[in-house]
Amino acid sequence: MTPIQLASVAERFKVLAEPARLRVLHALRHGGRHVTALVADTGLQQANLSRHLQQLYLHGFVVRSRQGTFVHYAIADPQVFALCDLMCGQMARAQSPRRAAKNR
Amino acid sequence: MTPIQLASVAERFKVLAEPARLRVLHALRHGGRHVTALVADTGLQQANLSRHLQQLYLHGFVVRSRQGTFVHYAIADPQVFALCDLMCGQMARAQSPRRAAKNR
DNA sequence: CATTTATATTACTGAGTAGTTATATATGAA
DNA sequence: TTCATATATAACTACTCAGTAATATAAATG
Repeated sequence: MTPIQLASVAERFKVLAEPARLRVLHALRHGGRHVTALVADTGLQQANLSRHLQQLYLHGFVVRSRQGTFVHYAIADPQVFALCDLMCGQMARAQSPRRAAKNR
Repeated sequence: MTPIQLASVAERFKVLAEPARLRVLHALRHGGRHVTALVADTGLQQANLSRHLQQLYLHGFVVRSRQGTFVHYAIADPQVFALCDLMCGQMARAQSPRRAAKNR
């Protein structure tokens, strides 16, 4: 594992390390949507959502295409949900010592 | 997906979103180690490493046990490597538009 | 006890970034 | 062209956090 590889992996994890972006991915889970629809789905402000979409796009998590004045975003690689689901599974199993922490 | 669940997942991704912590996990991949050994393995400064270990511990990614003056850390759930490997696989597949970006 | 070694913690600094507001750009329609 | 709508971008603020240096704590040993 070279430092560059580590940095790349970390950078991609960082994209997922944000509730707003997870919300966007979740909203796209069952099909692509216009930005306008995503504003409604996610409750994010338009400018804020736009910036999150840019990040997801630049890192290859979503694809996009213009349709008239609308821009359509969709999941690039559904495997991203495998990541999320794995993380959720781990969370369920983990006995986070922050709760059970008497024995430090 | 409640906002709280989203925040929890994002928080856990954030722990992995740091090259130094990925380096620590990688160093522990094939067996637990003392902090002193980890300093050597990772090249991190002791204080810095200690803080990263705290975070990994508090989020349940590693377990620890004292052995005399030494403290032994080990991977709590090897599934964390499944996450990393999945992410690496995605990276390999992803045609990040930052490189191929002529057609924006 | 004092000393040494191992690890943790505190306080600080600088870099990065999420959210917001205002503005810009792009497309289509009149 | 002008207007309206959809999306993107810029500038700003506030907050978080990684790295560091100094110090504190813990355990073993003399």
